[in-house]
Amino acid sequence: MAKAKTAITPTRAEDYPEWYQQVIKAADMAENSPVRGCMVIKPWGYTLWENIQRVLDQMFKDTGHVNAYFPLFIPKSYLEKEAAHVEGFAKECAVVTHSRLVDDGNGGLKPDSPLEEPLIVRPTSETIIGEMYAKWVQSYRDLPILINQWANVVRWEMRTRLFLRTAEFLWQEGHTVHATAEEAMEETRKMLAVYADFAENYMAMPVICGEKTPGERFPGADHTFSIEAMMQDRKALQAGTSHFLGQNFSKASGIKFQNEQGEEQLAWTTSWGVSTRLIGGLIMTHADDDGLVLPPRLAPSHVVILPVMHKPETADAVLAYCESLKQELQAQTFAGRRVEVEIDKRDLRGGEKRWGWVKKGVPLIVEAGPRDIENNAVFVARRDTGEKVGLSRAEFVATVAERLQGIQDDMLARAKAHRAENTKTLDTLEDFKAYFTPENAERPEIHGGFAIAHWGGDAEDEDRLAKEMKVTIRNIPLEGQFGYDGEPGTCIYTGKLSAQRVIFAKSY
RNA sequence: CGGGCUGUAGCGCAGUCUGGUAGCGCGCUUCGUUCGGGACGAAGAGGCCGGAGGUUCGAAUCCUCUCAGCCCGACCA
Repeated sequence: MAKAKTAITPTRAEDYPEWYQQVIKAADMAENSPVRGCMVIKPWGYTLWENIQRVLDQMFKDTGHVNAYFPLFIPKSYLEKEAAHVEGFAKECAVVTHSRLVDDGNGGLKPDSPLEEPLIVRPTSETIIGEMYAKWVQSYRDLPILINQWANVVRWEMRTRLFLRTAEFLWQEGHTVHATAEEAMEETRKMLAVYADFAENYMAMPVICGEKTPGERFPGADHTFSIEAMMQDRKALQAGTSHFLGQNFSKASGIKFQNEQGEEQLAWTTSWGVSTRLIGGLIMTHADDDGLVLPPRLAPSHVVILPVMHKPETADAVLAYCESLKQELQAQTFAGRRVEVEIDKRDLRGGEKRWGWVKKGVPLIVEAGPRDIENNAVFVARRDTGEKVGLSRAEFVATVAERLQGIQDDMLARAKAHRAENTKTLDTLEDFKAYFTPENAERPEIHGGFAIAHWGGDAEDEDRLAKEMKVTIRNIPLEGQFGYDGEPGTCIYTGKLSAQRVIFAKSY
């Protein structure tokens, strides 16, 4: 068979959505399950999620949070308590109505024993957690409550895509209670900053911190903030959200406390979350036409060693060389953890094996064979750039951590450059339309990007814009963020007065 | 829930219009030759043609009904 030009078919330029699916398949990260809209996360994908969890969990703990666990099921009446919340989630809830199955007389089973009150499989846990918090909070001395939970949630989405939108997904949801609005807002922003820190410094995915417009708010929130990233097809991905819930859920669940003056007050709550969608973002930020490219700080393995042992007489010596190299490498630390090394001893042809690891995105691929033993050397290839270099073994071991950090830094730099290249400041509707209109309407090519422009419209204007051009406001950047411009101007769409520029893009 | 399409080997597909013994590529197994960037040859294994009814001497193929999936809309972390 002739060697394919790229490991992944089609390429990003040819068919981006199909490329995305193929990268996941080639890296063996996940696959669709027999259950509609639900994925099976395979070990390579799940280890990545574990690494994401481990780092974020530490960040949450470092900011004073603790973990707990609340039920999968929510009584229907709880969900009904907050009007906006119901409105937002009712259409995508899985409902449990029966508690038992009985023989249907045709060799099958049918539901029996209806529940007195249906249970909802949690789409998010504000209501059930709020109910518990109402019991736990009586005095200002009980505050703040700073709890996170790692869980699965279910949202019955119409259309699903691996990692980006699945009916069941894994996430963390932080739920906090505070005595004052100021403190709750500080928490909301603090956790947004934690997400941004994680996205940039671990995922090597630059993000814009900003506030969502009223139309895009979390159902039941007073303010919703997000981190928004640009994928390689220049579409935006909302990668995490942090909500200031005001007193809405406190009212609904009765979270009240007595302050120092003995007055009864409603508490202020927040919630914030990121999900397995981050993995989708990571893929679409870094993967190339040869498959996944993992940022070293989150990679399940940092280095894979491929022993070159075609001749039986040298096989033992090669394996011993690889084993001792692995030991030396694993004695090194990178980003607070051991350098993870795998030796691939499978009886496969060299090229086949190598491409397998290229597609899995391992940062460094090392070949070691008889010639290397003679020279006490290694042959090292970088996944992100494809750059190959022969090194002495000692030099490689001594520099492995800095090489990994170099890859991490370069990946972030490239992602930032990509975002900068595909972001435009626009001032006329004409330019705006041209920017977001593909040349080929039938099969849109990769086009557009982020537009930084003035906005003074309302929710209805946003809806119209979305329908006309499939473009939405991603967020209103916070001060100091990429794209922030606090100068007032004229709305590009309505001509009304605008307080500042916002980020527009097509999105996932 | 509307509109379009597809269900045939583990995966990707042909065969369906015009009914007549179930095919191809990849993958898998075994053997041989190869081997520092996706090898080649030979021999094999593997199917309730999504399901149920019908028409027919005979159905993957025609008809009816069903189930599942994909794409496009409405909805979304």
